[in-house]
Amino acid sequence: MPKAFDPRGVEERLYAFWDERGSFTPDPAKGGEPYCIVIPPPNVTGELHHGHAMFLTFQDLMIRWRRMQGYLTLWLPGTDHAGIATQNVVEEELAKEGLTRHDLGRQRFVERVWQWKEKYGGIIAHQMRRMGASCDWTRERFTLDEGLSRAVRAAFVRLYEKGLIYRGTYLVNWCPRCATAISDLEVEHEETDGHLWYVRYAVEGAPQGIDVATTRPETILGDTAVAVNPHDERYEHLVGKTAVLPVLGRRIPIIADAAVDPEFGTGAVKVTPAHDPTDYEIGQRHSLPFVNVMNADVTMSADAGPYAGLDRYACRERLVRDLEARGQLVKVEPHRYAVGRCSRCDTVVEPRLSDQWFVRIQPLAEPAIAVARDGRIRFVPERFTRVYFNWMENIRDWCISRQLWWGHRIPVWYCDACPKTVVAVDEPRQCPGCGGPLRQDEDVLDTWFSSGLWPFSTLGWPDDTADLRTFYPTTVMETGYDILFFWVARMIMLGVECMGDVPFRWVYLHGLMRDEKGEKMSKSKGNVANPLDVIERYGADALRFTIATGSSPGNDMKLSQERIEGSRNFANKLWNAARFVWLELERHGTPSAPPAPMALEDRWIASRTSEVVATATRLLEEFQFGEAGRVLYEFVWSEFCDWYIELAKIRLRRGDVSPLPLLCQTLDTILRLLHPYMPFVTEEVYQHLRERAGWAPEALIVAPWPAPGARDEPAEREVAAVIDLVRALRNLRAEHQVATSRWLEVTVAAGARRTSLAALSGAVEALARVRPLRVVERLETAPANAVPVVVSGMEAFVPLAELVDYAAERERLGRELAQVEQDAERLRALLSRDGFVAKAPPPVVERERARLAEREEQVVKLRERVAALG
RNA sequence: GGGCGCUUAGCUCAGCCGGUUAGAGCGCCUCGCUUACACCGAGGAGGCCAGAGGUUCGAGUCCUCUAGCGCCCA
Repeated sequence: MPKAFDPRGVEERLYAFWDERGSFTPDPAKGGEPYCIVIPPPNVTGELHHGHAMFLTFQDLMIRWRRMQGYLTLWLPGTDHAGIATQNVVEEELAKEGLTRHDLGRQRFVERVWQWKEKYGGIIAHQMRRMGASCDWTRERFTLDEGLSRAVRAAFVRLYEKGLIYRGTYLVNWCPRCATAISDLEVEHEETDGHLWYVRYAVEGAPQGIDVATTRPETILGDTAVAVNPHDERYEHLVGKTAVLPVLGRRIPIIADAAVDPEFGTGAVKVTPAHDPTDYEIGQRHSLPFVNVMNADVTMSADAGPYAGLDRYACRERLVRDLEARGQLVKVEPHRYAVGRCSRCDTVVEPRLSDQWFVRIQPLAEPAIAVARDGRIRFVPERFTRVYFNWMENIRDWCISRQLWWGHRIPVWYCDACPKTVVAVDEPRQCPGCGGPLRQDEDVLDTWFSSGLWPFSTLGWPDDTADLRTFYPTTVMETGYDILFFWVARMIMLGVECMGDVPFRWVYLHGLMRDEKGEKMSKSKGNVANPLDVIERYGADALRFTIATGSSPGNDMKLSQERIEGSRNFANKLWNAARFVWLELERHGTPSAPPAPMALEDRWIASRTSEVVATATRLLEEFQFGEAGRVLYEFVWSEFCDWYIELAKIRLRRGDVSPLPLLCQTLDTILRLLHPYMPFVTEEVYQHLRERAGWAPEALIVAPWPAPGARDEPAEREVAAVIDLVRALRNLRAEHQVATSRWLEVTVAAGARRTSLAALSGAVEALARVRPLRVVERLETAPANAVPVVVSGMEAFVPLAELVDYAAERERLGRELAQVEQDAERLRALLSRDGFVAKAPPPVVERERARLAEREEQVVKLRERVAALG
């Protein structure tokens, strides 16, 4: 084994090793309870970034851990066609060639997007492999695969036939740049500085007219009423009269509607049912005409009269000028208001009346709320349950049609010869009514419609497949909280509807990945890093460990280089601990079983290992990946490396091979525990040692997860005391600047610890550079000219006569004494406080009593020492 | 307007059901190239847990309010 772990080359070799031996594919013959995660399919828009690295880390962690636990484990990979987003990136690419999608036509454009998909789908799969993702590539899916497309059509037909999908002319969010409708969720609201224009409308029979305020004057052209609040006395006399639209001269009624806020502007508003959601509802309530004054490209339509053909903002300017010229512009005020922008391209969205397909959401939302309420689906962290309810309870119908070319074509055909509409899974040849030719709906479905079916469409639905029967409901949905509504909620609704059961039992939501400055990573900010760069420099294990231990559930994380370096160092530490064992095995051969009785330090590490196995397993079960990882880090570095290996060396150096069994056994357990976090370095180490150490499983990836053994509390206590003694002696040495090269003679009055200290006297000698160490039960008189050290029920005397400043020593012990006395005092107060002994749980009281006894003993000893000094 | 989160060491963050003297990494200070590791070892300094009330035998942890920052929904 080389002196340092170099992940380059190693990782790809190991990934191929696992892949080739079929470790990623569940084998039903082996049995085991199913455990399934379907991947949140990355968009094929481009390469993966660190946000993807985050979910790959957590999912692979769960999968590897459960696989080792013996579950029938499936992690199903795949990618998402990401309609608008992918269409946009390909259009941008075409633009570089001076082309638009219309130049190519639908068919050739779609072919072009498929090429893009092939390219990026491949890059993504490669990136996932480099991350170590142990997903089952034999089951890889893409949302536009034939099977998944059929699932989309089947779901559509099913919902349509149940009356849960309908088509109609409604006001939708329209992105003029993407030239498509988008759902409410795809609109981002942003506070913007704008203006409030006050415009005077003439009123027949009321010479003063009526003033209305608007943030979008161009929509005046589509007004079909003026409305006031029914309780607004200022305007009571005008209700029922007729106003005259400026410029166009259209006669429109003045109506009263409760939706009008009397506080806003003048209290009178213009009503444009075809261009504003609130006005739309007012329009319906009052049966107003809907006048659409804009085209799809947000130029003004023929209904805009003299403004026809102008862009919406050009029209706004021109109209305002014209109003001013006619004296109908009363005033303009600065005004902050929320403007909706397309989440994909940032263009200001226009509410637009158009023919679209919708999902009637209420009947789907109710059961989806129920499954979260009765605990059939549980969220981690739990607080997201409320967020989920809050959204689900206020949900509105979902616009699912998109005027795009890239996506699932809506499975609806219209007859040219008769009014017949055919909704079918398989393409009909001719009109079943009249036999005439059919024409398929031009639109495609919202990407999230197909994503919503992902947990079962990937398993074979609508067919009744073995996978579907085995793995549905899946076990955990692991994804970012930012797509709770977009995706998680829709999977739940569609899963419950189509499958009659929840799509997953747990929803684990991780936070968002931010850059070192804490900013959200986004392409437009240019702060998206490619995980491969980090992997090249530090290894995939370092990236994974950093992500896993640097975050906590549901909270955002910053990825810092220092932390990645730290993780890289940890991988190297593990490597070198293993290298030590490897060298010793080379020297001494494969160990047999540990000798009985076991050495104290062996009992200690075995017990510590048991505790760590139990704790780490429990934390993983609670989705506390970060905590579990930190526990393992601490154990490996501070207990196994710093102490156990150092203790083992002492016996090994005098030719005693008895530590080898525990060295191997503990390392084996560590490798298994750490494998879900750092699959590469652990497997590489495992393979190096497997033969020499006599380990049975041929690969760590399939080695069983460790079960905790028994605790040995006396061993833990005794060794902890010896460690404290060594630390105290080292500390003394450092304080007195005694060179490491100088050996100290030390006498310890160890009391009850005499036996265990004697058993480890060689260790104390080596680790604290003591020669010789005399261990006695107690001393009648303290040795002269020696510095006393009081620790863990023991008194050590270090002859440092020529170095010692007795006054300083007295002061040091005095400070220590004061500290311990204060502590004892605190404990006495605690124990005598009303209610503590009565109300605190007995083990807690017991612990505090023991602690006090220990402090009191120490006080006695320290007093003696202070007295002895002078 | 409604809801949520955050505020803990110089920096970045952990701290699960309330239970010692609040932890880690990085950084800082002192030593040390000892045959696993300088991607290292030994020792050390460093905190009014945002503020104010409350519940409790006991609060960084639970409740209320306040302030600052951030996010989601309308």
